[in-house]
Amino acid sequence: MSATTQRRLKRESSSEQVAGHIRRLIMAGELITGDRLRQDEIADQLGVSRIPVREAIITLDREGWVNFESHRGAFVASFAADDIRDHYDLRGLIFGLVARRVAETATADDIKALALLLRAMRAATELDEFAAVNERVIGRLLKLAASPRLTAALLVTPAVVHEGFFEFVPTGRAIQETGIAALLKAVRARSADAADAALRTMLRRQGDAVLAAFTASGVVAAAGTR
Amino acid sequence: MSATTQRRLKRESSSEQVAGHIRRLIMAGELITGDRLRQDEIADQLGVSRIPVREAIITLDREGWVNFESHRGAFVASFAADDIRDHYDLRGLIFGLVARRVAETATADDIKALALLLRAMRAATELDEFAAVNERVIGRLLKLAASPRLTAALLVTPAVVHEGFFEFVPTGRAIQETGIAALLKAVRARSADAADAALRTMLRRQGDAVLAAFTASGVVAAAGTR
DNA sequence: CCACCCGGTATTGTATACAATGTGCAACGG
DNA sequence: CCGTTGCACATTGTATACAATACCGGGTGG
Repeated sequence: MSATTQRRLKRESSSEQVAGHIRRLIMAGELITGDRLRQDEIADQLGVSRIPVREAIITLDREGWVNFESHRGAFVASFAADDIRDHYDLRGLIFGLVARRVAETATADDIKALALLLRAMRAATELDEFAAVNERVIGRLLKLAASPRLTAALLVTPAVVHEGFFEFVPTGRAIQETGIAALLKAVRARSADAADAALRTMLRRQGDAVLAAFTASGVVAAAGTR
Repeated sequence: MSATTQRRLKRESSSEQVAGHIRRLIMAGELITGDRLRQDEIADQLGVSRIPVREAIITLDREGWVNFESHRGAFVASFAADDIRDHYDLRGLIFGLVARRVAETATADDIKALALLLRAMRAATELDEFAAVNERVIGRLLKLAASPRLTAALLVTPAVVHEGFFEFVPTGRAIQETGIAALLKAVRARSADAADAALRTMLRRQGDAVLAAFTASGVVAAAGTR
């Protein structure tokens, strides 16, 4: 945990700041699908050179936020309803796998720790506090059940909304709490299937909620049928 | 298809060449888990500056090949048996989802095209030819059923073995052929569950085969129980 | 009138140079 | 003798400068 704290305290590099900046622009709807990211422009606006901008763009490309084509530039990716659904379906699959393993391998102490964290989630008064506890829950699950590689896969496909998720998605907190509660119940019953289903539905519901929030804010054009 | 061809012909940038070089080093066992990648050293060896090396490292970090820590350097990630299993489990989940959708939405023409491709796979005499057809199959499936975002997720978590997969994994071709055949059968029967299962098992078997190949070549230390 | 070619210009890709950070060792004090 | 502090070095992070490539307009020939 101290390592986590240190990492958090370490001020992020220019590249990471730039990446965060662009993510926020996309989330806010100031950059929309197909828009081009000019390296010079971004560098000037943020007062850095093009190197960190390029590195941020590479990161965002790998994360799926933009498409980076050689010698042509970076264009913000599609954020249609289908994309968001796919994104959360995918996260649901991965977290479902993690949940399955947790149900199979968690010790009594692990379960006790999860229960404590769930209580902390429910007790949180501020959304920031809630988000922090939530991260600890996620971290715990990954530590219990995921290899570094699987963890990396989840980090590579991060929540569409990073910071301020629970501010942005009003029903997000409730969905998360009931999802984790269902997971805990399933783990206690040692039911891998139920644990899998619990997190899959949780992510599915989060996806719907995010989609609703984006639609409301105008980032996503309208409901699109698959 | 012409777009794909063009992309393929476009000679890759220095960054991409460096990334490929490092991937090969890791696959070949010349770089093992925990080894540090010094930017200067790699740049000198390949006769490029550190900029493309850095960009390659960022890519590899996002892909899970290395862990890149700020101001500390990049270290090659863990490639224990568990990691490889996780990697293929994950790909199995994603491809299973794709298969499910293909079974639900494919037209008669799509099915016919898949059948033709399967015949071409079986008819291929050279492994290179087989690999090319295989890529067309994958591309077709993704085009039928996956949003750009899901496709990106699959490209971000590429097969552990890129080029020369079928040379490296002796049983790979047979696994792939029977897997695609099973998929085709499931799609014809319009069974999403069977399609899902077909690709999940295919990837599971590929994972086992890759693990065996790596173990044989000494890249993976030994069988590790979870 | 349309298709093609060909420079000029804008933008990206990479090399070089410098700044900032982390690491290891040695000297010092307890 | 052990822990700590501070400096020198190695390495990474970023800025600047230059090279390579793609886009866009006019011009030319058919």
